Amino acid sequence: MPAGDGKLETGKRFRHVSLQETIRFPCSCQSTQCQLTYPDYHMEPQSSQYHIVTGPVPGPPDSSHHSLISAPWFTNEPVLCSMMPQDLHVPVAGICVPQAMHPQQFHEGLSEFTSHLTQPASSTVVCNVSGGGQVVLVNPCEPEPMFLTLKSASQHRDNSPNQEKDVSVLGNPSQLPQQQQAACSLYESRDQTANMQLPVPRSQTVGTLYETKSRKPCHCTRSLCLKLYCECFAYGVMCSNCDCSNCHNNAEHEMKRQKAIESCLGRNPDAFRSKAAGGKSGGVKGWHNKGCNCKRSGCLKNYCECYEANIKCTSSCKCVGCSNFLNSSEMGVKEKFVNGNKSPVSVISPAVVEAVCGCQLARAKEAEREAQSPSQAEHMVLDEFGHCLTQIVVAIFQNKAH
DNA sequence: GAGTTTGAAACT
DNA sequence: CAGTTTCAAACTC
Repeated sequence: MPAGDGKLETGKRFRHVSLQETIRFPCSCQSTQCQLTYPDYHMEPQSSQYHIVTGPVPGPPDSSHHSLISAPWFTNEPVLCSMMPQDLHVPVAGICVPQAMHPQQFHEGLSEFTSHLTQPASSTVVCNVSGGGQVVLVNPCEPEPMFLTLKSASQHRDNSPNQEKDVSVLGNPSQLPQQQQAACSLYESRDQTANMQLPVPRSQTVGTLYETKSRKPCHCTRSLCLKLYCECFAYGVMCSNCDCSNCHNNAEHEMKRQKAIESCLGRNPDAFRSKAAGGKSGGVKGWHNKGCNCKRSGCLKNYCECYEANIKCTSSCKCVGCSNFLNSSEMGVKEKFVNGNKSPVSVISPAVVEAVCGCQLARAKEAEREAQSPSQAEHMVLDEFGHCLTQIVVAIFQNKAH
């Protein structure tokens, strides 16, 4: 939604919750409940888990709401999405709810929501309640949500000893005025050494990235930091406090940088998207969009992108001698199944459900991106579901065979 | 810290 | 698309 049109971009709130607090939401299948992750989000090494809650969020008293529902498969009902800590860079665009809600209603709803959470509410819900950079900070310990500008929110965060310092922003930062973007420390990484510059606007297709991952300084010497060899560049950020030489990944060489970005996107339109979906929540933690090609590391060293992202290798990988497939807990599940103590359904672990839902969501977003008709989008999602189901069935039979 | 190994990215 | 080269991070000593 364009900023500054006087309407609110509402409907997104999130908080940190513990690993065990995965909240389920009604999936499109209607008959079951699914957990959902967002495969396009980026990794943040953190132990907690985020949930995005789409639903009515009160704006300032003088504001109005309007619908941002951008795809027919999204629901107006509040949706709790299990979201991996690694996954935050930008929320699902356009999930929003049209009607306004009285602040008291909101607070009651929030209380109900937080009452289901076991973790003490030291964390903060951050809502982008307008495209113009206004946010609401909601600490369930506090009686009222606090409406702030991004800048003041940042100050509030910094001054609040009880709050985590890793507040992130919901809402598309590229929609904010440039000054606010520059001034907004909410966009900064937890790792203060990492500068989280704004990505190239979506029109230049890097824009879905909004990296919050801690990032080490790069040491590039020959790539000018303008190739994907450079981690900073690959993350969509400019180099800062790096040990690179002859760096062109900075504002000084913005033209070259843009050309390099275009070049990368020309080779691979998804070059700046996260390769990993899912997260470090235990068990199977996600999947690598492309898969690794390791040959000698057994996928058990950080050379392996899957291993490094703390995710398991999948059929997408072309690795040789892979040992990065089952951990002990999943072995336990497998053994129970093989021993006949559990039904085959037990292999459909929460992680698998997460992965399936993630795939479906990815397809939905793809359909949205391609401006497909609702029926076509539905078809694509169902098609993906069928594909996932096939893989699950194959896995079940493979387990039986062992 | 220097040298080696590794696999992704880039190139042909 | 496959093979090769380049590159920088991960790793070892």
